[in-house]
Amino acid sequence: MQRSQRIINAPIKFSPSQPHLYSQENCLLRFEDNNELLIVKCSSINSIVDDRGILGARAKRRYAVIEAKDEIDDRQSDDDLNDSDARNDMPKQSLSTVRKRKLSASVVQQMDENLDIDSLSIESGVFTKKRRRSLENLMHSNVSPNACDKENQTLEARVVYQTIDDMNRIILQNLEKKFAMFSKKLNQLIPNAVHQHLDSYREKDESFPSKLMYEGQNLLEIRGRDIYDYGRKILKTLYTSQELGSCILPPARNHLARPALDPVRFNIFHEAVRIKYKLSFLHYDNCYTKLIRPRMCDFLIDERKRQSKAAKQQAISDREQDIRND
DNA sequence: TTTAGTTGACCTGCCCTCTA
DNA sequence: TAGAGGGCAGGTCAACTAAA
Repeated sequence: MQRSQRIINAPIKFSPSQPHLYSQENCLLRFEDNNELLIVKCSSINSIVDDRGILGARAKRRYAVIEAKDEIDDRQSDDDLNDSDARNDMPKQSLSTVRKRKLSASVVQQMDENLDIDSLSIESGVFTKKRRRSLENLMHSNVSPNACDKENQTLEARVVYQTIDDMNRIILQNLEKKFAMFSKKLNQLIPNAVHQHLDSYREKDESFPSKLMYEGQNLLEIRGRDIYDYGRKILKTLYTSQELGSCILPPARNHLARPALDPVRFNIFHEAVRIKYKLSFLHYDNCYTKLIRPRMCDFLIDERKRQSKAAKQQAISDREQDIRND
């Protein structure tokens, strides 16, 4: 079959100097597949038939009903927003020109559940002021002299106001959540960064011995990349791997199944760390509790995991050896 | 030089117990 | 009874190493 040559339309390239090439209209869409509500530029819609728009292509194609459409001049500066209402521009197409569809309270509820915060945030900066003013225009325009229509418009505008407020609330909640997480992270980082130098746990003019002997070894000569690494190495020096794999940090507690590490040797651990990093006797307890203990606790737990893993692997290899011998 | 596997340290969330 | 503190399991990440 011979086909006629395909007509290829050159793509229209966007240029900031030619903003008129693209529509500045915004649409409130409700997706048919999941009732999701979304505000997009009309230029983002592939095609519009009556009050329905098609977005995406092929497998990702989605159909949406255009709930509302209005014109926002994004080039307008924020200063203009403060101008009197007398200078308000009229939207090209009012709400009444699109299919009348009352947004019920349940729709607003759905907004809470389905709203895509990222897509909203794209325009969040101008969203409230501009749209609110645009909607004010709708309410005060003479597009529909009919009282009933006017009432419907007012109702729709109220619902949209409510929707916008809900959107803002959701965005704020999301930001607050993010900020709380950030604060938590910061609180974790600050002690690490500040106390890495350990200066706050030191006192001037406090002298420290140059040796701390344990079974003929000067513990102060052991090197670690930081206080935690040094602490782990000291524990490995003072205790056997079996002790490290079966005990918890002192003090022992009745409700805990595992016994605590030998407290006498643990005092040597304290002294080694304190002297090595020249920590004040007065502040050491605080330093140990806040910084060192959590790391050493994790170290013991991980040591337990490692030993358990090694035991399992040993058992497997033993079994394989037995099978080979048989 | 790149890649895959290993290892140790750390993070997170859950559960349990204690205490004010 | 709520909050704090601790143990623990599961997961992630980065550093290291050996093989291709």
